[in-house]
Amino acid sequence: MGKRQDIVAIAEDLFYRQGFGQTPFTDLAGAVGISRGNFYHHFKTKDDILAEVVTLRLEKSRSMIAGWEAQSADPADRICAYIRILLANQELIENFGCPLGSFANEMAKAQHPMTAGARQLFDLFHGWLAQQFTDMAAARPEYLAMRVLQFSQGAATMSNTYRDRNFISEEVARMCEWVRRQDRREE
Amino acid sequence: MGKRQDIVAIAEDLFYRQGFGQTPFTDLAGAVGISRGNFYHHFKTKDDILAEVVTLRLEKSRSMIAGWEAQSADPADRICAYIRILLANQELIENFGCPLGSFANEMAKAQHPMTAGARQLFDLFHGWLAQQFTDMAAARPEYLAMRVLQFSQGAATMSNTYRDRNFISEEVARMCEWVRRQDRREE
DNA sequence: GTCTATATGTAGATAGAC
DNA sequence: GTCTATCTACATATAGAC
Repeated sequence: MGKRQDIVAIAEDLFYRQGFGQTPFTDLAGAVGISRGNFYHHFKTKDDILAEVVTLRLEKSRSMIAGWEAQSADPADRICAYIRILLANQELIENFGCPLGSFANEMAKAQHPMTAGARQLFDLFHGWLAQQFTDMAAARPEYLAMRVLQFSQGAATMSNTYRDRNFISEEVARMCEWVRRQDRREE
Repeated sequence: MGKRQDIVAIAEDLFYRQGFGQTPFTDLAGAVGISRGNFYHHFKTKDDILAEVVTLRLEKSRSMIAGWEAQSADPADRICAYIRILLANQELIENFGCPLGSFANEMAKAQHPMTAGARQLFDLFHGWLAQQFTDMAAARPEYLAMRVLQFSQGAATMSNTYRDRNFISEEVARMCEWVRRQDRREE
């Protein structure tokens, strides 16, 4: 019945909401519905769970990207789909921040080896965004991809701090327009 | 000799570098040079230390603001001074992120009462930035202040994740130019 | 696979000697 | 004011019964 996958799926959610360091096995056990001791039948250490959580997030991120690619062939539309995560996941971001940014920061502060995994997640989106800008014939696609990441991280922190939905909506619209202005193709 | 203040000063630094929840008394004790048990002569609980740390940060922030005001009478210059924290504290931000944003996120995830204190810190800068934009006769000063906070939060996260100093320098310069373009005074 | 019991370490906090 | 010793709770992790 894939209990191991259940554990990883629930850990992904709890690590996001509470932070890795602030999520004891007790919480995981309660959510999964098994005893604490039983975790060690599936995983050797807590860090091993974290490693699989990062793998799961990478897979989920690739799925999201595949979804945006299936939904539109226009690179600007695709980038806007990424930006609109801020609206699609608004309540989660208000309560817990951006899963990428907050995780990367926790790993950095803990000087945890998974800092590299957090960066992989950023790289995945950065590479894909840069490809979309390349397809738009935009100048400096990698720089523009950084700009989009920077924007979404800043907006997520503002959302987490102020929960001002009017502001976020305006910013999402503004950024999507900005993306379209980068288009240098003959249309 | 103000040992109480020493504790708060060191706690402020360690809470920033490691996070509040990941900083045990052992670490504080080692850094201050007293024993663990002795903390309770000065503070009743760990949360009491955190409360004073937030107070200290508010004081330090007011001092920074006073410094920028003393250094220039031009509101655009002053806002740029704020933005240049990204360069002045570059190494710290690369290693530990923005003290405001990362603290606010940790408090939010822990559903800690000090979430309000974290927001106070943001409010302090937001109010001051909005005043500068007002002095520039800019349209929508509070919105523009949010834009500056959003930018600095995004840039700090990018700095923390990628440590790309060329990117951060370019962004600081770009944002300062943007600030000056908001000036609607007859000059 | 799952459990209980337990080992081991460490967290925050207290008591009382000096 | 500072210390050591200690308390209670809880963390990760292990061992071994079922």
